[in-house]
Amino acid sequence: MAEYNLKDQVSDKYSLRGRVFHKIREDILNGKYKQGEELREATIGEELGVSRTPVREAFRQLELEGLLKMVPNKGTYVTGITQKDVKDIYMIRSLLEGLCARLATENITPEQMNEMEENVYLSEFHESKGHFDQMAQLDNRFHEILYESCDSKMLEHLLRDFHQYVYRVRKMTLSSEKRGKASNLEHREIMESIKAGEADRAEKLANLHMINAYDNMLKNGLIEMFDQGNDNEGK
Amino acid sequence: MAEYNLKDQVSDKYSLRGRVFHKIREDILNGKYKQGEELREATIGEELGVSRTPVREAFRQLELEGLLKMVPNKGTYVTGITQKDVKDIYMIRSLLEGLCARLATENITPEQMNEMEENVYLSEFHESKGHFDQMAQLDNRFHEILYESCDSKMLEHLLRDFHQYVYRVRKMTLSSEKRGKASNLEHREIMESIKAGEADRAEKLANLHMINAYDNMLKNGLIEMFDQGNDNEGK
DNA sequence: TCCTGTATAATTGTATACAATTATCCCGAA
DNA sequence: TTCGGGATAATTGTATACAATTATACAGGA
Repeated sequence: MAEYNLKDQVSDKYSLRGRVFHKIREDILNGKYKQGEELREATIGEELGVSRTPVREAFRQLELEGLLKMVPNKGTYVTGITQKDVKDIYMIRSLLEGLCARLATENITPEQMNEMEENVYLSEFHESKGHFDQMAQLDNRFHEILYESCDSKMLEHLLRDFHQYVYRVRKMTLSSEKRGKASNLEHREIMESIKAGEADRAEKLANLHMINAYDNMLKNGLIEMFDQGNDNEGK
Repeated sequence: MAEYNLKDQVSDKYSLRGRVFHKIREDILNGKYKQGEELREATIGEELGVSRTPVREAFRQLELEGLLKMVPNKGTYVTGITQKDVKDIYMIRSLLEGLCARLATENITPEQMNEMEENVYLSEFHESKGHFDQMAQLDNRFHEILYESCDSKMLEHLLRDFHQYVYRVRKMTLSSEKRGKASNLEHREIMESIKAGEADRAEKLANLHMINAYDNMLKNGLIEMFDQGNDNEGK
C-alpha cells in the first residue's frame, strides 16, 4: 500500500473524494494518463462511479500539485515535465535533500534509524539479485524515511512533492543497472553518516546523491527520451 | 503560449472561482481570518456572493497550500504557522534564495538588472526618509525581481510561495528601523555581486540575507508575538 | 478545393437539492 | 445539580440541474 504517502495534505484518504484523488494521481504517475492528455470530468467520474463534483475537487488539488493543468472553460490536461524542469528540480532537491539529511542527523528516531539501515541492507540484497522493482520501491522508501526523519513538516512536504514529481523519470533511471549499485552505495554512506552524527558529511553526500542521479540521467539520455512525449503538448 | 505555468498555479485568476481563491487567501494572509478559526462554506459563499461549490474548490487548494485544514464531515480551519514553521521556512529560503541569486547572476536580463539597481537606490532613499511602507513594498519587489531573474519557473514559484507565506511576519520585521538599514545594505551587495557576475558571492550573500532576517526576528521577539495567536488552535 | 459562418453538440462553471454526518439543545433521571 | 440520551438543527459530502463557454459539423459561396 501507500508508498507515496501524501499523508496529511489530503486528510480524508479513505473518503470518497480522497480515493478519487489518489486514484487519478496514481494513474498519472503510473503513466496511464500520458502527458498532454485531456481528462474529462464526466468520463473519469463514470469510471470511478462518482459524480463530477469530487472529480473536480481532486482535479483542483492535482493542479496545485503540478500534475494537472486546468484551462478555464476548455479542459484539464496532464502536465508535462520539461527537460528544464527536471534539471531545476534536481538542483533544488540537491540542496534540500542535503538540508534534510543534516536535520535528520539531529532528529532521527531510533525506529527510523533502524528502518533506514534495514532499507539499505535490503536494497543491496535485491541489487545482487537483479530485482529492480523492489529496488525502486526501496529507493522510494529510503527517501521517505529521510524526509520523515528531518522533523520538519515544511521540508518533508516540499521534498515529497518533488519526489513525486519526477517519479516517472526516476523509475526509468533506476532500471539502469550501474546506477542502482552506485545509488545503493550512496544511500549507505548517507545512512552511516547520519548514524555517526556527522551532519556536514550527511549533507554533502545527500547533495551529491542528487547530482549523481541527475548526471546519470543525462548520460543515459533518459531525459531526452522523456521529453519527447512532451512535445505534442505544444500549443 | 503556455507550457503550464506554475506561476499561475491557479490559472483562472480572474474567473469567479479564481477570485474566490485569491480573496480567501488574502484574507488569511492579512489576518482577517485568524489561526484556528473555522470557516463555513455557506458563510464565505454568501459574503462573496457565490455558492458553496467554488468555495469548496478554493478550500481544497488552500488546504494543499497549507493555509487551511479540512477535517472530513467537521469543518475547515485556518492553519496556524508555528514558530517552528517560520524557522524551517527561513532555513529553506536561505538555501533557495542563494541558488536563485546564483542563477540570476547568469540569467538576469539588462532590464531586470536595471530595475534591481533602481530598487536598491529607491529603497535607500526611502530609508533615509523613514518611509517604511514604501520600503516594505520595495523589499517585496526586490525579491520578486530576483525570482524572475533566475529563469527557473520551478524555483520562482517555490520562492514566491514561501515569500507569501511569511508575509505577515515579514511586514512586522521590516518596521524595525535598524533592520531596514541593514537589509538595504545586503540588497545592495547582492545586487552588485550579480552585476559583477560573481555567482558564488551572490549566493553566499543571499544565504546570509535570509539568516540575518530570521535572526533579527528572533532578537525582536517578533516570532513569539506571532506564535501566540496560534496556541488556541490547540488540539 | 478551401474558407467561413452558423447551428448543434459537448464540456466546463456554478447553483441547487438531497443525503450523511456531526453538533446542539432540551429533558428526564439519578 | 449533573449526567446521559435522543430529537433537532446545522454543516459537510455528493449528485444533479442548469447556464456559459467552447468545440464540431455541415452547408454555402468564392
